[in-house]
Amino acid sequence: MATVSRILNDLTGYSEGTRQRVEKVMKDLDYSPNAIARGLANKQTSTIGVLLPSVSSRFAAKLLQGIETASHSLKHSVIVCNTHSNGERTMEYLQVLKEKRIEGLIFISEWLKDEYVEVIKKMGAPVVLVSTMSPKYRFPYVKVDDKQAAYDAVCYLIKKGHRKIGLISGSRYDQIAGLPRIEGYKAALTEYGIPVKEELIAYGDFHFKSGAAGCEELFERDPDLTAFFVTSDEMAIGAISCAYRRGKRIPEDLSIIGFDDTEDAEMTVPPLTTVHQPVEDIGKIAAELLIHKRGFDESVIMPHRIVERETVGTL
Amino acid sequence: MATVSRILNDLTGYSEGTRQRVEKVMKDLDYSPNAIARGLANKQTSTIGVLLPSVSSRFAAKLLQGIETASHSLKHSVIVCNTHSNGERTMEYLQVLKEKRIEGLIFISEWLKDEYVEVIKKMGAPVVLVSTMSPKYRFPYVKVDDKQAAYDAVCYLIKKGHRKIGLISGSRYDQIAGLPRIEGYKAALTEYGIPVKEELIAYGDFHFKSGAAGCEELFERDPDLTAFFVTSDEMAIGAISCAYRRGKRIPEDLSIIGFDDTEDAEMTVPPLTTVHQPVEDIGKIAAELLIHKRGFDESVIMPHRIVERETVGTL
DNA sequence: CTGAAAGCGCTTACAG
DNA sequence: CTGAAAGCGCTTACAG
Repeated sequence: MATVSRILNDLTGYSEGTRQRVEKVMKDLDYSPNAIARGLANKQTSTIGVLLPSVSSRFAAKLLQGIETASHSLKHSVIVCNTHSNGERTMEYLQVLKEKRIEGLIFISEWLKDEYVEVIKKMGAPVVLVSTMSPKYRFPYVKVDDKQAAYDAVCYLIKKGHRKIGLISGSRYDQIAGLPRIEGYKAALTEYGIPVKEELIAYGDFHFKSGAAGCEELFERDPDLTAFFVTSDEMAIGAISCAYRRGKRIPEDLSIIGFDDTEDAEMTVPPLTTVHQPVEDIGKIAAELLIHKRGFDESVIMPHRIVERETVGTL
Repeated sequence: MATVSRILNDLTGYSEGTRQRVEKVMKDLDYSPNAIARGLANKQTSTIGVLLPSVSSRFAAKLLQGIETASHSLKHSVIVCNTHSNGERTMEYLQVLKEKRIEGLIFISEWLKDEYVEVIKKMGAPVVLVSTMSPKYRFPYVKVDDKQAAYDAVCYLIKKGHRKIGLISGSRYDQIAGLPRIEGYKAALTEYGIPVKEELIAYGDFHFKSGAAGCEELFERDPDLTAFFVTSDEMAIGAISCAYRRGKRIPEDLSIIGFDDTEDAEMTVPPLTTVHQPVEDIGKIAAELLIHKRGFDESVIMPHRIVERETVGTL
């Protein structure tokens, strides 16, 4: 029994002869190790949990792809939990993951509530935050510098000669992907001596429809806008649709720069200029951090860059 | 011990008094049941596995969303496995899932190879095929009628007055989403007495670039084409981009009908007319079938329908 | 190098 | 209604 276990786990302490004999018998009996029993005995499950608000956006799907690929290389399985941004569901999932004794948790894009942290701490598993962070709890995170990225995007527009720049943003109450990008937008305008006008900011939810609505809204308020910074590609696509309906040509009449650089960005007409986030790598690195348990304060700020395609014109 | 177990599992056989006492102690000790131990004892893991070629397409992500949501309602967790359409990886995953004693397997969009089935049978867990099927192995499947759906799409085009209809298809060697849709296309043309020309068929891989390339290819071969049936939304978006580069207006100069009706379809300019598959429901139903283990031959053909938006014009 | 023993934390008959 | 016992299939000291 013990010897077989050693052989199975590639340890030392057995002769070549018995190894062969054991392996033959395993073949003959079509033996398959039971990971559950092993898990109970040595308290390892080789599985991690991923909590995300929605799996169906391209951004989330790409993140998951990176996480899953890296985890698999490191011999871990991943359980996905689609919280729908719902606190109760999140708590349920956390409970299940705790009972299933996962060895690590990746928490994506949401605000980390106190009640979550309570369970997480009891769970005892390490956590990595992705595309979010918590000022209160010092869990390691992997994300881009949202404020800087937004700042860069708007500077890019300004350098192309734009002065009347609208912002289509996520919620201003979103401390992570909302507020910081708004701040970056304002900082860039201020830097160039352009007055910040609150009425040139529209608030959406990062999805298509709200992008189109935001665009309508801003044009109602100021038909002379020449450029938009839109804080997600999906909303940017909404803005493109809106521009098209209004008969505005892109980039001749209106310039648009997005955020994320998911596959959507290459698929628009014309192709979308946008701020690139290395989404798949973010997922990979988060999984590696988690599984290697490098401990606290191992946060990593991922590099962003502007990918120039065809939606921004020079004024 | 046994009584506590009964209480935890909501069985009968204990007095109200002891129940309260036990629950109080559980609170005080901050007790958390160990699902691994339970799994070992009663041979249940309450988790299923999902094998899919890629998680990052909108189609796959939506499917996964449906699967995950239904599974969660039925108290099951889902482990995702991203095979990258790679046979070796698939075998690895199958092995891991077997060792982890999953209670069911959802196999998506790929051809079911003999070697997979060998492991699956040993695994002993039920299987449901999604967006695929196997003529050789009678596993239950959930999908639309691909041939009929393609037939309907092309008939729609014909009824709008089109006669010169190109096809941008998946691989002709793809027995599931490739060939049947090609057959549907041919059947519709034949039905209306339109000669089938092989040179009006381009072969892609369901993704954006191959859609654009297919469009270029077909226009080289016949500049007079007035309509395309494109067997995925993503390829249809590629065709839209190609048309735009060639200065063709949609739908005035060129009509396009896609396939899938993922969220992409609403986001194009102009919005894409396409064949709708109830993707999320397909995922939900597959999970429900699997978890309820309704046994063999419980396959379900999901309804498709044409969603009219703005990319098809009348001739 | 090899195997007997205890233990991982539960559940399921079984006896009381 | 309650609890002792065996067992789920492994791993980890420990003794030989």
